[in-house]
Amino acid sequence: MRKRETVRRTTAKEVAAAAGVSKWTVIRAFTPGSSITDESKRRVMEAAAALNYSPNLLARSLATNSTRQVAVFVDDFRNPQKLPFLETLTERLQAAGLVAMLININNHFDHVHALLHADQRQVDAVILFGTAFRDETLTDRQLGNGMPPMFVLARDSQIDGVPAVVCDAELALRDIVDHLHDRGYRRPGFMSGAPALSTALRRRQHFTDFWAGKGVSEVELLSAEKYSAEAGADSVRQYLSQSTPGNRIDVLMCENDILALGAMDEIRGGFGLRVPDDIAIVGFDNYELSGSSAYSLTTYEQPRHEMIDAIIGMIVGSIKAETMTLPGKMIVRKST
Amino acid sequence: MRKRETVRRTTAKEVAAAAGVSKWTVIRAFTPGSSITDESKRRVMEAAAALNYSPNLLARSLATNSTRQVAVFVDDFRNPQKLPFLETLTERLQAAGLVAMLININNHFDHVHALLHADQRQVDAVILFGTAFRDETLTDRQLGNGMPPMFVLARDSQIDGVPAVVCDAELALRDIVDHLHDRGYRRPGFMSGAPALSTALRRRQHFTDFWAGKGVSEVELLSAEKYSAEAGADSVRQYLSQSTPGNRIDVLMCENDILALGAMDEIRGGFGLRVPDDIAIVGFDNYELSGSSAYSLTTYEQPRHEMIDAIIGMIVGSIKAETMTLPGKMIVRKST
DNA sequence: TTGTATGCGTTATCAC
DNA sequence: GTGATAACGCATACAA
Repeated sequence: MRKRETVRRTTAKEVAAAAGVSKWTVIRAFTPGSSITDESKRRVMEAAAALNYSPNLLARSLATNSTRQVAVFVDDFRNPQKLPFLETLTERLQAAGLVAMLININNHFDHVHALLHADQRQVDAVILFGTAFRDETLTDRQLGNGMPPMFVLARDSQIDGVPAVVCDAELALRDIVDHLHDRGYRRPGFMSGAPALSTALRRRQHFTDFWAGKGVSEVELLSAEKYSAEAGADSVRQYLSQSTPGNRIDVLMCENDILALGAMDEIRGGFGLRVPDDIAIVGFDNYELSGSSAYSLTTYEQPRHEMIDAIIGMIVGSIKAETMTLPGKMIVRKST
Repeated sequence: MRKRETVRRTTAKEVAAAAGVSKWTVIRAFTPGSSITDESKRRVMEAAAALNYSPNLLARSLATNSTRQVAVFVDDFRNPQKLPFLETLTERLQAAGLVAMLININNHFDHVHALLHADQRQVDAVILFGTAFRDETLTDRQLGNGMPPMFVLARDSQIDGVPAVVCDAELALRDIVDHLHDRGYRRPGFMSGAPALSTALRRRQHFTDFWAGKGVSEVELLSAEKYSAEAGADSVRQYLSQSTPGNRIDVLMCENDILALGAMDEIRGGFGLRVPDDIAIVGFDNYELSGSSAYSLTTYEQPRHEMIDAIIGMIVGSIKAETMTLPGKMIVRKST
């Protein structure tokens, strides 16, 4: 690793010498609300500008015991939904004077290593963005003492005392089922992705429950194993090829948009069926492509901004740090 | 902002007391390659484990003047291509013992602010990932002295002395045009997105040049203004509705996959034309969806891993820091 | 091999 | 309002 710089950054001490004051006065000039005369401040700022000085945040962090850095753990970069979340997250963090350390959780750098590393870096908080983490591998001491506070974004928390901010799945599925029922659909199907995810299981459960509440007890279950357009297409192909036109589902809800897009392609291209006339489709997450005229997919949008504002509020302490469930909104398009 | 911790982290000093050595011996135990007896090291490590000690990277950074943090500037989160790049980038950085600070460049936090901030944070390097930055706004002193070394990823560098790592556009377009010519296409069209991007202009220029080299001097130019499926669809719709079937293009190259997917949808769904029989399509970047059976889009893949390895090599100093142009590879599918 | 002194650049706290 | 002292936790250089 190369040395960071050939030329040293100017320090408060040097500015002090140039301005003819002590270095503490320089610090005061750069500390909002501290007691200093306008004249002193002016002279300091002049010297600082001339010497191109700016405070060293590293040294500040060491002294204040606050880095204003937040570690963001991500383990699935295949979900396009991550991108708009990262955009909003970084934007709002920066607006709050914080900065995101993006940590890739993978086989070589798992949650435990990442958490230990984040702790060594003295981050102010850790956001588990869509990643699962059970604390079995960490001792109580490791989790409790000195560890940065953790928050879970867009997924359930599996650890006591670790708050999560999630989209209200019950409300979402109720809205969706209501909408489908209003449209006259009565033979629903549900395509799930990874079966191990609790958020996934919850969506499916609510879907079947709400249909049951409307007197529809049979929900066809399709399974796509993983979240990709290909998997969605495969899953629906398998279903359609072993079902007869007479008793097919009339609407298919997919666990997320990428499955829905793949399924829609296959239904139209592979089987020559019409959407929504033969089979209606609903997704979840509202990807950018879902709104294009070719798909026009009815879907559900998570309250991204609200979720992120909430989690940042917990981090900075402006709102209470406890699990929150926020309502999203339906996006009705032509696929239903 | 809440105080970071209620319980202080244990320090080298405390471990030293517990192990019955001086704190410098503790440091040595945690410094690979330093001279220390096995016995001392064992005792230190034992005490460290008991007290749950790990070195404070913040203090280390202040002392060594190296944070092992790299700022990654991103300004366009709408391009799905960013996600796999971020995945590989974070993975490889972490493998090199570095960590990524993700900086969102937007109206409120522009390049100048971000660079100043990164400098204050003492990052070891700055990666401009797909963002444009001209140095007109910074004085020479600001850019030269003490600033962290900058590198441009997946875009041209517009600053002298700032190396860029890019996909070889000339080679790519040559391969593409060769392929299309081999397939028998002779009436090519090119759809561009944002006209201001130099990478964009370059692709178009090479495309027309290579066709000219094959005796095809006319290339139909479509313009999509921005990079979205919708824009791609709009652009091709406008073209098709004001052209007659007789003298239409027989192949359309789009500047990236998202344009191509939108265009393909419109060509098939909106006009009932067949791909590739009526019009063939080529994209660029190989998005995940492009490989699905519904699209099967011929495209070109940037050498992501090689590009990222190169830029990290420059950062850690294992390879010379100078602009590199790396060859990608064609992905031929059914759309041509 | 080990201990000591000093420095990294800032903030917190006190005396003036 | 300003200057001085101590502290943050670790690394470097030197002496033992």
